Amino acid sequence: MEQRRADNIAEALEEHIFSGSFQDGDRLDEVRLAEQFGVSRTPLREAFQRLALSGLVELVPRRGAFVRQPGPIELMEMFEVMAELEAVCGRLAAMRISEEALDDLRDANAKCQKAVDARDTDGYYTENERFHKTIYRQSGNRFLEQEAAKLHKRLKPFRRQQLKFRGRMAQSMAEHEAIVDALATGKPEESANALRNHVAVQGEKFHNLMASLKSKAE
Amino acid sequence: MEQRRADNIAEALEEHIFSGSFQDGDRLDEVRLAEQFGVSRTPLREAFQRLALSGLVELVPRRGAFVRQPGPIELMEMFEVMAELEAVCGRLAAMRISEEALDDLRDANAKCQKAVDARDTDGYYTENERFHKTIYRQSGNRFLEQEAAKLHKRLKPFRRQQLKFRGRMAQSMAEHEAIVDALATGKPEESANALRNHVAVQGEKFHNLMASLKSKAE
DNA sequence: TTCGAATTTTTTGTATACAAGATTGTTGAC
DNA sequence: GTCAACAATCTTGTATACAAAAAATTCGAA
Repeated sequence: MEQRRADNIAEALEEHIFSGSFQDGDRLDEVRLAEQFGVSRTPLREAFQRLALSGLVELVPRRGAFVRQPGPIELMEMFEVMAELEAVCGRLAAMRISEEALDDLRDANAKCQKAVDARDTDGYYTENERFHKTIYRQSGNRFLEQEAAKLHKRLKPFRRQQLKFRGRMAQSMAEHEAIVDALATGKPEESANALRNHVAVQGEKFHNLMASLKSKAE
Repeated sequence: MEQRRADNIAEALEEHIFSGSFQDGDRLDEVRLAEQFGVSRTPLREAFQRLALSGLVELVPRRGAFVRQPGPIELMEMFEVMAELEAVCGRLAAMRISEEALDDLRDANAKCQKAVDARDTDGYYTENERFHKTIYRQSGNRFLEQEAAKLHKRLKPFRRQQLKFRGRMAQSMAEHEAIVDALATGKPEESANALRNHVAVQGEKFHNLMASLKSKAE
């Protein structure tokens, strides 16, 4: 990990936090990280400021930067907001979506199905992402699209975990079909509800996962 | 404007951008600003990183920092998202709100009314903010609360402008009453719709304002 | 004059230096 | 042995220095 530019450092640190290399509460040592990245403290500190605003890191004055991993409650809250944002995207998209975008959604779904058959979790995830981002875009509201994509990215590592739940991929597929139907027939409320439930169930699955981990720990 | 700490610099710059001291596209001169703030370039550049992430400033590599004022379209989009976020807060709050918080809302409304009678725009705005933030809080979702507050703050300068529309304060008051009623009787969808329309109308008023400014310019 | 290449001047990005606050370790009193 | 006060060490926050890129300017040719 040598000689990276300041622009990339924030991203690299973000990766590390997402991947779980850093635990919640860990202090990010400026000099140690500067050595690892092969840069001085200056660009590192600039990266910290960015991470602080997106909530991945807490900057305590005169104390340093500490990583902030969201706890179970915060994660549930984030999934709830994600569900609502997707619902809004769906409601708006139902009125504004193009035929071309509908074809994109069907294509993504077909490739998702293939991935399910091949037990290809990574492939499924890639196409699933394309599916959702297409809907964000078709809301016709660029600001909404960006906010949705931002939260989607933030939740990525946690959604990925719960995709491994037994039968979840197949169920998710069926929900995708229903979503496309609602969008294709231009039904705003139906689209919104289908998307809200689709995402909310991820939050619930995650809740179950948490509960099972907790009971194992006891 | 001398001897400020790095923590405050971002906030100070934000104020300047919000207040319109900086035009869209203006370059933020590091040395000039450093002089004005009485600090070196280092803390200033750290502030830029923060502003960049919240979208107030665009950081072009090797070129500098440029202020990004949202245009009419982006503003409409932001108002649309704000309306939806408030609607969600209302829907959740209708199920979770406490008696104490309902009293807070009624109190804020009463003070709002006084401000309307006294033609006190600033006073109205202060209580109006308390009203809305109480609802965010009562959604019971801290993450949602923070996101709503963030966007609320961002839209503050633009909402303020359109509050001066003839009769808008009185109309807004009536809407507030309806919102409290819906929340007090625990009706989620009614609360959501009342809040969505309340905020959406602000977006429309803003649209009118833009249109009138444009026609004057031509 | 006008255009363009070369040179000078700015300006950014990063490293280093240094002062002030925070942390840790040590010593001594009880 | 415990605790507190002091000292030494480490860390952060900021200023300054310097290299490299971008912008401005100069100068010469058509």
